[in-house]
Amino acid sequence: MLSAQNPVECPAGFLFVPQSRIVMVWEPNRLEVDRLERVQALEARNIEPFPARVQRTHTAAQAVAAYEAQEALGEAAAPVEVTVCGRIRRVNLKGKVSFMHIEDETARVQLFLRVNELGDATYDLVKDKLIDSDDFVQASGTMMRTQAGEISVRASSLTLLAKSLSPLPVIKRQELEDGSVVEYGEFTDVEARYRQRYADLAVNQNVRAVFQKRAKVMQALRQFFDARGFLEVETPILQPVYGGAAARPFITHHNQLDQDLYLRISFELYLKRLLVGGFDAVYEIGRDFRNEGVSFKHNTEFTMLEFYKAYIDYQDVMELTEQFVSHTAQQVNGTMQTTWRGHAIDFTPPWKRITMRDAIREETGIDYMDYRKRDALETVMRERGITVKPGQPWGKLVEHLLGESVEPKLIQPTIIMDYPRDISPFAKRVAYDDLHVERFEFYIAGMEMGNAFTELNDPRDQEARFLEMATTFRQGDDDETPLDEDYLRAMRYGMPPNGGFGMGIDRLVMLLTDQDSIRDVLLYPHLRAEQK
RNA sequence: GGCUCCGUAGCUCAAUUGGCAGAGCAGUUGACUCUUAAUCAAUAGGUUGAAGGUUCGAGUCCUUCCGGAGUCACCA
Repeated sequence: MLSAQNPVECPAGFLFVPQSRIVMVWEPNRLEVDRLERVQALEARNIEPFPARVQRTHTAAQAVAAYEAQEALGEAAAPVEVTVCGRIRRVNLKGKVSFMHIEDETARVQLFLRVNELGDATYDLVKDKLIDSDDFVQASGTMMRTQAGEISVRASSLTLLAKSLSPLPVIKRQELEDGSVVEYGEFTDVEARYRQRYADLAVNQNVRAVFQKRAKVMQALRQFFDARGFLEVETPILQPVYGGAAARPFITHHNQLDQDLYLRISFELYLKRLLVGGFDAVYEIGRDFRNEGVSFKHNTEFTMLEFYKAYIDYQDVMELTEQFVSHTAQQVNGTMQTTWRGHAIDFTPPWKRITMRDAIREETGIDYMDYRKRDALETVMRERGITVKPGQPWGKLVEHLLGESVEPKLIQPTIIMDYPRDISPFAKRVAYDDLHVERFEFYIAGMEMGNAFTELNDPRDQEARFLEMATTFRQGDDDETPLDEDYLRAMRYGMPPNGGFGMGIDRLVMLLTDQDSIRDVLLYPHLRAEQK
C-alpha cells in the first residue's frame, strides 16, 4: 500500500510519488477494465473479492481419489463431501447449468454448477461473470460423475477466494481417448515467459513439471551425500577475497564497515578450510555469481554443488561422480537413460575415462607433449586452423585445443583427466611429470559438467601456485587468481589429503528435463532491465 | 562486445511489388439445466517496440535506440 505523502495521479493512469521511487505505470487494458468493474460490482453486493479465510478439506487429486474409492465400494458407500480450492481454468456457461474446471497444484477437477442447488444469488455471480476464469474459488459439494463420465464436484456452494484482475493467456486443452492431452492456444513468447514466469507457470503445465523435477534433483543430491556421511554446510556469499575458480567476480560494498566485498565465484577455499577444522566430508549447494557473458549454458548466477572428502583422491572422486549422477538420474526419472537435444545419453557407470593427452591425440593427431613451449603449441594449432588468442599460457592452449576438437564429440558421459598444472592452482601434481595435475573434468552432451581434483594440501606448493598464477596472468585478466593469505594460514595447520569436486547443477537439470537452455531450468533467468 | 534474425489486438499468428492493418482464441451482448477445444447469433477491439528519415503513400525501405533469440568472442 502506498504510504508516501502526496501521491500524484497523472492523466494516463500513472501514479507518481514525488521524492520517492514509487511509480506505478499500470494502465489497465480493456480486458482488465472489465474485471476492475466487476470487483466494484462484487463489493456493491457486499462480497469480499479477497477474503482471508479458506476451508479446504481436499486437494483436487484427493477429491477425485476419494470418489474413485467410493465407486470401488459400490452402492453401499457413503457419498463423498468435499471442499476444494483452486484457480478457475475453464468456464462453460450453459444457461441454468454450468461447468468449471478448477486447478490446484495437484490436479484439475470439474465443478458441476446447477442453479437449483447453488441458489440464484450464487449462480448469478457465475452467470454475470463476477466469478470468472482465472479467479481462485472454493467449492463445496458431493462428488459425482457427469453423464459424460467426468468426475466432478456437484457444488452446493461456491465462494470467491481471490479475484484475478489480469486475465492469463488462454490455453484450451482436449483430452483424447488415449488419455493424451492436446493444447490449443499458446503462451510461447520467451521474453514474456521469462519476465512473467508466474504467468508462464500458471498456464504451461510442462513448465511447472520442469521445476518440480528440478526440486527432485536437489533432493536426490542431498539424499546421496547425506547418506554417505557428508555434512551439508553454508559458507559466505560475500567474500573479502574471491577465488577457487577462473572467473571475473561481482564487486559490492558494505556501507557500515566501508568494505569492498566480492560475490563468490566458487565455494572451494571456504570448504577446504573446514577439512582443516576436522570435518571429514562436507558439501554445499548454493549460488555462484560470475560477471561474464550469458549463453544457453551460462547464467550470471547459477547453482553449484561442491563436495570435499578427506582421505580420498581424484580416482575416488571419479567413482563418486559416476555414482551420484547416475543415482540422481535414477531417482528423478526412474532410469539412467535420458534424451537431450535428440541425443540418447546413458549415465550408467562406468564412464569412459581418458587422459587429456590421449583424448586430444586421438582426435587431432597432435601430441601436445611434443610442443612443451607455448609458442610451438600455438604454431601447430594455428596450422590446424584453430584460432588462438595471443598471450595465452601453455595450459590454456591445451585446454582450448580440447574445447575445440574434442569437447563437442563427448556426448556420452566421459571423464577427461590429468590437466595442465599452470591453469590448475589448487590441484596436486601428478607423480609422472611436472606439467600435469591430478584433475579431471567430465563431459556430457558436449557440455562441460564438472571439475575435480586431488586437492593440493602442501602450503608451500600452494603459495608457489598463487605466485605462479600471478606471473602467468596479468593483473586484471579474467583468470587472475588472487592470493588468499588466510587460506594459506589455514593450510599451514595441516590439511588432510582429500578429493574435491564442483559442478553446475543447472546443466544436469537441463539434461534430465531435456531443456535446451539454462534459462528454461531457472525460474528467474537473468535479463536486462525492462524499460518503460 | 561483433554478426544474423525477430518485435503487429490480452494470447497465437496473417498482411502480395511500398497502396484501405486482418484472422482464430480470449473479450462484450443475447440464447441454452450434463458441457468439456461446448455450440449458435450479434458485436467491439490497433500510437504495428520507440524516435527520426525517404516517399503522393511505410507494418513493409533507410538510420539510431530499446528488448529478445541464435551465433562468435569470452567463460565452466
